[in-house]
Amino acid sequence: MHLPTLRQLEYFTGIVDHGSFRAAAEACFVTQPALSSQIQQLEKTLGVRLFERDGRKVRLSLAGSRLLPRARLTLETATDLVTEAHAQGEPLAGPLRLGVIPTVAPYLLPALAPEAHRRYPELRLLLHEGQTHDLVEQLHDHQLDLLLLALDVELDGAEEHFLFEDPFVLAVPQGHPLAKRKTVHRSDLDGLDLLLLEDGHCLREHAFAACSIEPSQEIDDFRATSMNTLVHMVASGIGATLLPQMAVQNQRGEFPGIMMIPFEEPQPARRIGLVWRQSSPRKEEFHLMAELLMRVFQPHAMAS
Amino acid sequence: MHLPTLRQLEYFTGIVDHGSFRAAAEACFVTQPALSSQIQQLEKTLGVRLFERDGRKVRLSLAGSRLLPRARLTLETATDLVTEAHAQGEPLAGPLRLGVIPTVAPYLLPALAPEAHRRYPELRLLLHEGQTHDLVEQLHDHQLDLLLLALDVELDGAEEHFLFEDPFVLAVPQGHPLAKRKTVHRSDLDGLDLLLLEDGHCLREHAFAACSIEPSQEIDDFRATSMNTLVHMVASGIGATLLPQMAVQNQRGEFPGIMMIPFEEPQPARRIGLVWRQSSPRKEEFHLMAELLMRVFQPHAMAS
DNA sequence: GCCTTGCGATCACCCCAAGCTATCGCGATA
DNA sequence: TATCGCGATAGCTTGGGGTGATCGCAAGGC
Repeated sequence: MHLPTLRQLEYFTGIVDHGSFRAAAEACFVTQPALSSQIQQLEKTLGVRLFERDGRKVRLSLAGSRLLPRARLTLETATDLVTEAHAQGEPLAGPLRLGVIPTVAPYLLPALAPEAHRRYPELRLLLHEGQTHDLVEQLHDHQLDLLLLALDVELDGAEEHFLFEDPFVLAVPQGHPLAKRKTVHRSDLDGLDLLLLEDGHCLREHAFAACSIEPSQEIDDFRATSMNTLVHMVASGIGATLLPQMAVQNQRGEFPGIMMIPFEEPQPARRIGLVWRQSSPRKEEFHLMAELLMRVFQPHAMAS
Repeated sequence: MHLPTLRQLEYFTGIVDHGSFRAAAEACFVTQPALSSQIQQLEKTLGVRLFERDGRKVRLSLAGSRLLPRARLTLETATDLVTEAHAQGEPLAGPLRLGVIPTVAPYLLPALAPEAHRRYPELRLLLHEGQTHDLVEQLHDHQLDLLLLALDVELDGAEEHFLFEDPFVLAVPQGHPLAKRKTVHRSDLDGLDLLLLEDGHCLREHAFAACSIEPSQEIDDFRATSMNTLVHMVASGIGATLLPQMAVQNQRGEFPGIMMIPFEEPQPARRIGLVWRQSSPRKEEFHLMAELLMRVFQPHAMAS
């Protein structure tokens, strides 16, 4: 069997993506005749016409549209091979597009970045902050390589790597009935007026689930857009809230007017972890990244 | 990003499969220096050493073994592309490796073959008879392209295409208490001594399931190895059996000493269908084959 | 212990295929 | 009708993948 050239497949997809032979040729850094002849040869080895050229118009033929996905798949598989090979040679070098949820990013990244740079100086961490559903979609679309978020995530063909638990603590304003408690129990939340983040933040749902609370306990019309706002709202005495421990550690006492009260064991917690595409060529690197994250944050998690 | 050549990947896998540069070169119809230099270039573009050459021995390096599956995948994807392209040009031409179970093959193939040849003269049907579990394994291993058998089949990444139902009929020797009946009901089987095929034939399990009978009703020490034997055993008066209708149609009355009795509606039946790999590049052809099979056999199934 | 054998690497040379420039034919548009 | 921009074609150039000959080396036979 006569195989086509990967370059021919690049030209093929290039024409589809750019709409014309000339544009594709320019994008591929070759002249239009070179591209034309390669397409002709590709059509010859495939035995089908890929484009219908009637006059000046170029349209994908039926066969072409059928074959396009496989052409893309072949190219993707080949680039994955190269990516994995480079990762073998020098792991965690070059760009790595990491998606992080907003309720994790400000607390983990400041500590991660310098350590990552120390250990893997060639690594270029391209950070992207977004809510879980956006990150998952972008991971699926190959716009991101790796996600750091709260498990579990629903995505076919994705692999999760659990890192550590991040317990919730109760934040109440001074003078609140619970303000003097050393610890609280989930049952103490019954009937409490709670402030939570706006829809879309997974912290909301995880807090609901982990602490067995009802949506009805939320104070209506007060949904914070960020955890910072949330803290200020608690400080102003509007109500209590649940904060992830990573947001308050190293900062306890720095929120005037707020008491942070841990839960009794077993502490309700969210599970922080990494998620990547199951077919990703950089899995091994991601495990190294997991180790790095554990080294950076596990000690803190211990010292609660 | 610099992509490797598909040819380079072929050389790579060739060395692994044949154990040495020379053997691979021979298998690839090139000289050994050509192959050596291509491997060197491949190692250069990948940035890793694929083989450890200490002296005369060649062993896959760690990186090589990691990359090998992706190299194979890339090649497979490319060949699938070509296969699908050729199928677009002229469907159902060339070799098609079809696996059929023994309780279907003798009854469907004699009618299928001439019609297939008439409609698709370029098609070369390579028939392989085997039991379901063997066929499924060979389908998964790319040794077969398409299976014709009784559904349902358990295989990840497989697609099923239902064709038609094949009702069971009761076969009893003359003089049997049920021999004069026009029809029978499943309940008539209670307490009946039944002969069945030996283990491994899916017909056994499907007969059990469709007719709600118990394994205990089997006559021990009499398990036929083929349906032919089974019929002869029934004729000699040992007991009754369940036969698929396709095995008896056009032949009723040709088994001396045996009465074939259909079941009342709803007739117990097995479901005949096609199965292929979900990723197969020839899905469209398989749908054509399904149409062909329906044209060939549906009339018979009707004329019960 | 020496010679043969067979491996992969290297060298020098060849040649085709993929690239280039220039040009053609042809619809669409003004 | 003149012009523009498209893809196809032609002829030339060149680099990369091919060949055959050879080298160095380790294993194995006599």
